[in-house]
Amino acid sequence: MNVTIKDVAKAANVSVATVSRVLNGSANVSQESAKRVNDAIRELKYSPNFLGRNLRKCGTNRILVIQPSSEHSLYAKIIAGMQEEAEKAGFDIVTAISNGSTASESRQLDMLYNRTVDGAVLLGTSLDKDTINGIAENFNIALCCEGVHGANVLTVVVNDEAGGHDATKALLEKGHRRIAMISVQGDVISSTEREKGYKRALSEYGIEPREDYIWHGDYEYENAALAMKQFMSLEEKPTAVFAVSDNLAAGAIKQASEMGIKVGSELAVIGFDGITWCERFVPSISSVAQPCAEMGRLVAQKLIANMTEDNKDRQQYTLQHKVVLRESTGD
Amino acid sequence: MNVTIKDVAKAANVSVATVSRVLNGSANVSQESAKRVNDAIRELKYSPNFLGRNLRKCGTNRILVIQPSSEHSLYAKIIAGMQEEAEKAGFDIVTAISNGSTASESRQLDMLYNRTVDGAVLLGTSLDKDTINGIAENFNIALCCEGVHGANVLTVVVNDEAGGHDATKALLEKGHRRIAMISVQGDVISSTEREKGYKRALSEYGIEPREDYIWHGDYEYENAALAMKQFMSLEEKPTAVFAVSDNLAAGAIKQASEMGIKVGSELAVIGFDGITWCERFVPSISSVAQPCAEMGRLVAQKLIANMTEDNKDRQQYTLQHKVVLRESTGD
DNA sequence: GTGAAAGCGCTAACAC
DNA sequence: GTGTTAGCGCTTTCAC
Repeated sequence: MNVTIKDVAKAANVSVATVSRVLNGSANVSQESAKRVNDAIRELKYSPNFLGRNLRKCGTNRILVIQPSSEHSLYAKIIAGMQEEAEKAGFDIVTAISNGSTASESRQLDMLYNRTVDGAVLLGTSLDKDTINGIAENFNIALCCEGVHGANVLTVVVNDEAGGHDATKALLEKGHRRIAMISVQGDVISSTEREKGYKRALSEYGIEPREDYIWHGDYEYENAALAMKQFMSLEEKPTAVFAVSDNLAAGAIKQASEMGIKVGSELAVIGFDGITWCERFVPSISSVAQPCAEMGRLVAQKLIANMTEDNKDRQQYTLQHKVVLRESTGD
Repeated sequence: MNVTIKDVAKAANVSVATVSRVLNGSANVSQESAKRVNDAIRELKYSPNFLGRNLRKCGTNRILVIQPSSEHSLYAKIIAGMQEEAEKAGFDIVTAISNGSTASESRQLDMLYNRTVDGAVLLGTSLDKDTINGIAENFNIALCCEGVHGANVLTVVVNDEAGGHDATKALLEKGHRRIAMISVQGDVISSTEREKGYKRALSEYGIEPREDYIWHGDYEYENAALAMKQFMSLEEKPTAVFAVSDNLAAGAIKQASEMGIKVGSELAVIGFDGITWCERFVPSISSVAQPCAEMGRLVAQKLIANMTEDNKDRQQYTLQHKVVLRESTGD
């Protein structure tokens, strides 16, 4: 199976240039030659070697997506959107998992430096702004899902502040006044923004945010149990919880059920992201859904455009979230 | 950022051959030259262009994994295992999503034909045995998770028959005698094997399998609800359900809860796969866990070995599953 | 220990 | 419309 363009040329009795022209759909080939070439290709089971093509073209038509985890359906949905858009432009998407480690993420980015891919999309990156800006000087990259302060690159996110606000407001409108929040530690923009929105919604209802109603942990599912234990040990227990992710919301519900608290009637819980398991969970989980497919399509489209543009689009695009109420916030 | 090996050679005042030797860790380079080269590399921020290297080496050190869906944590865990093993051998893993479509899967396999990757692992393929055997004549591929009858390629699976048997036996040992099964339609080996195991376990307890206790649908989560409705409309309702996947088990539990049936006490449910959400679900879901990481490591290791071997290993490896009982089967 | 040079498979500029 | 040829960046003989 080492048939090359030369073999095809010989079999079709034309030059390699003509074969290449047929391969690339050039108009300047006679019907006859084209037919002979195509016959030879079929007969020899020829498939062009992209190693040669890519080297010559200095490009791969391939985009790398680095995701912290592959178990998160949020990312899966975004990647599906990217794939849809990339396909139209003749690009392939390849994915790599960073496990949230900066070292691993840097290593994956080697694919950019060594020309294995033409560009990269970072989902929830752990790189800092200087690193990102440095890369962006020479390569086409984009951030999706999670922005980075001071990073001057193409970014596609939702308005996290507004999402946090709307989630909290939904709980307020259901009559809740003691609303806790499960947030995450550190300088994670999405999370701090959602927290800002939470506080803004509370203040709109004249409620002073209480520090003991805000838990700062990590993104791990297990963390939500700790948060719930703390909340439920308080004198004035919250009647509703806004979790910064659906995974954490699920963890909170799980812990509540173990404490014998009925979620939906005795306690309202709302998450963020809109992952598949929201609908599957018992009870189904209310959530602020991100427009994943749309985010994926947009970031792919803009990134691919940047590859042929001289002045790069380094805008931040903010797409519209949607509050979806399900059983976990009651009727 | 278009610095090539030539630039480095010039800067270090050596030939490109010497730079290449340093790059590839050849012994035949003097300490002095090596130092000068490494300095130049650092100074010029040189990164070798893999397009050139791969073309020359006729290889990419890259393995493609095609998965039907990226939302399935079973696959995610397997891929993580592959990544671990591949890294040791200096290989990268790239993934592509087929959405379960044969056409899409075929298109993804172009990466094999056009030399973008050196080999491929198919997770739950939808290709038939002839196609697979045809590909295997010229390329290094492996099946994982799901075998194909008559496919003579490297395969890593669990013993599905034994798994189905053990799941059913666990229910029998808990005293259940009316055990239903949610299976899938068509010629899916894993599913038909699990069904065989289910029937064997029943017969060991002198129980005749009932056709109205076996549902054949598709893999979609929603399908489990239909199955449950059917089961619960029967005169003699089952007291336990074995679902062929954890997703279906979750769907069954969800439907049960909507029917007001308490899973764990009134109805036992066990799934298959051992996905992350088993533990998170309310109630947590009993399951036949597949040794995902181990499966991934093994398939990667054997596939990489095949790339350098002349006589390919086309064995089927069967790894050990593990029954994990949780809340959904009661105490 | 080092360099010159061939060539991996392909595309595209150029000549006809 | 078609063929000839240079060259993409790299590795690896081969000669010294």
